[in-house]
Amino acid sequence: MTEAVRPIAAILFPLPLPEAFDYVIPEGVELAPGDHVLAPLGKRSARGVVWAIKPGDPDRKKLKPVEAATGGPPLPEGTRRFVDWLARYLVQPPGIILRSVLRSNDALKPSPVETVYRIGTGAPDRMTEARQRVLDAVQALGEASAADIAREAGVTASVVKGLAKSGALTAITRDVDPPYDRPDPEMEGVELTAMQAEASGVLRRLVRAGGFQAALLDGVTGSGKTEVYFEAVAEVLRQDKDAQLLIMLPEIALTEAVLSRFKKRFGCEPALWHSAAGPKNRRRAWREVAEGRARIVVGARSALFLPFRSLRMIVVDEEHDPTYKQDEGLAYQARDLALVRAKLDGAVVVLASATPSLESLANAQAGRYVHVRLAARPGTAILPEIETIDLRENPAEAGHWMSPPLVRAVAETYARGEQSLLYLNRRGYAPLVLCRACGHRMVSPDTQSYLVEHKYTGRLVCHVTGFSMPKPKTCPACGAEDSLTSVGPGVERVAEEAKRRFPDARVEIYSSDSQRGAEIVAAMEKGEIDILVGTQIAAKGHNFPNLTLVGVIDADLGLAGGDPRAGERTYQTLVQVAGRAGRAERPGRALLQTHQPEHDAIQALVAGDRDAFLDMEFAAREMLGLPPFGRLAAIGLMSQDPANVEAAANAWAAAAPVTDGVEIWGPAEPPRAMVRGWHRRRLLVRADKTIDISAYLRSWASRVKTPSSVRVSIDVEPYSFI
DNA sequence: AGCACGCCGACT
DNA sequence: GTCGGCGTGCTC
Repeated sequence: MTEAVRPIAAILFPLPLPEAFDYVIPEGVELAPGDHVLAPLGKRSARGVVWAIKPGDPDRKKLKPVEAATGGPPLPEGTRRFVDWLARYLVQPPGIILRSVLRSNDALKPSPVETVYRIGTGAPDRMTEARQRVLDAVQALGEASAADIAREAGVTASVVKGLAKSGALTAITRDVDPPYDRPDPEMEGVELTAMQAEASGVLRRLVRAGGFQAALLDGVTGSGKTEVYFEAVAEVLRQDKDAQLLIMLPEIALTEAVLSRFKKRFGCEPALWHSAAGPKNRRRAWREVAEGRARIVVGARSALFLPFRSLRMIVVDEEHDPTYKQDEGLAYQARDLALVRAKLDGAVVVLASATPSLESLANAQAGRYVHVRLAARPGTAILPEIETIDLRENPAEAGHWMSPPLVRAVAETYARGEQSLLYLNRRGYAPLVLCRACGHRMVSPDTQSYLVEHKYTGRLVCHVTGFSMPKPKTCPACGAEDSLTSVGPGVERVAEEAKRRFPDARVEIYSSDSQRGAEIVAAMEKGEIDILVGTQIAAKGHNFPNLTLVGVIDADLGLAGGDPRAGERTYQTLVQVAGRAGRAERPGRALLQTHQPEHDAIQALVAGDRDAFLDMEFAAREMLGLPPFGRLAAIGLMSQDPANVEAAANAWAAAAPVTDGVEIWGPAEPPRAMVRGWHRRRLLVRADKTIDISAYLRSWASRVKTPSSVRVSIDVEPYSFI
């Protein structure tokens, strides 16, 4: 009699291994994909997830057997496909993605139980004062643990136990992780205006159509976006009694305010998922989601990795928010991944924002998303009051960058005790250094791009390749001494001017070179800075309530190249200032210094004409082949040893596959080239839309051998790329 | 990620 | 002589 060949399980471990490993399934063990197991790995035993079941193979006798099934809710198929898809897209080992999914360590163990007491049917054999206080306490508390009751009554727990024994109290054992209440779609909502009703009607029709659908809910602050998507949520709940929904919010927006609105509309609390939630809450949420009992999750970007069983809708609120982009560790853009997840699970996606990202607007315009617009409430401004300062009529003095009208505006703002932001998308001190004697321009040896002077470090730096050199005493072309002059402003130089003009004001620089970004943001929020001179990073989703003036030093920059996202950021900065102006008593004001106030993009900004402005932005990006018309990826390298990063960066550059439609930029010194002893280099990849940039990166990575002293990080679709 | 192996430096 | 530093490689 031949011995039956046991089937094989491919096990994926939450470790940086290249693939799932095969094990034989021992006699008497039944396994299915998604099950959690313990399996031997080298000398130890590791937790893993069954990824596939394969027929037994008599030739593979040496396979180790699976140790045990560990139980717990299995990982649903959609979640597993999401892991596989992401691993390919993000160019990571699948186990690294799995690790993000298995975030709640003890979610797989059965829920711990606790014993609680409530008033029982029996009567105590004897009544004492202590016993009476306990009964009163239980009366007040409802169900509570012995410890809580004892504390409330001012007695010890033994009194409680004694009452339970006599039947005056009943002990109940319950899970510490109870299921969430079922949301009720029929609770009374807020009365919708005609426009809101129409918008929610569009979304409800999408829900009824079923399957993957995407919509951009584009409505200004105060237009009632939340109420509108709540109705779509309600429709999903009505349609499918098992449906699960995810409402994503930027971490900082996960507040009591949102929850109370939710509670009002659906009569219960949602499952909450965010970084501040303790291990107990995480365990509860993870398990309830995996079991399919949690119907609605309200969470931050990492909620995307929860093991939903039947996900039917994802709402990405404030979809433009830059914090959806995670760049530490596993780098991903949660808004984009929401689309992927929804597609894999056949769910509806609703992206909501008052200031949608260019990417989403492009998708809406291309017809990939249904564009649902909610017009402004009368009197609501998207943009602050914007005026231009014509630099031809009001030039700044020689060697200065603030025109007289801007200086006056800053002075007035400062005098009122309010904050100003001088916005200039140029790091360093001066973007160009040239020789007064012969006109020679200092350029980078590789790219011939201008070297940027950094006065703080005393060096000339190429922002493209990372090349840097000390500023020379003599002109390398004609040999003239002390003839090299700094031309044009960077943030360092504008800050220098601001300090000179306002010696008593507190002036700070905020650019990606800033080592203490968080401190600067905190100081700005607390009003400890009067004038902030910043690059685009200053516009990155911060809320500065006392900021009432934005001076754009060079509004023409965004028009004439440089950072291709400059225009978008100028726009977002302005919108942000205005976002507060509507609410606070202090109206926001923006002044654009420009040489061409008649330019269409400037005119569009001044007129608050978003669509006209965006059309121009799209045209510029299309020309450069940048997102959303092309793809980008960044390869980051870092090491404690500067020579090692340098060598590794060169090895990567040399190994880059040459392909039509793909360009490699760098290696360059990224902003903050040295962080806490780690030296960093960066390579950028720009590819045409038709190129599978992940596949390109995979083949590239397979050609390079990076020493273990150098860490490599790959960021597909990085947010910042200058 | 662990865990072992291996090859050089200062200690009982 | 060996204890231990961490660089390199492997785990079905």
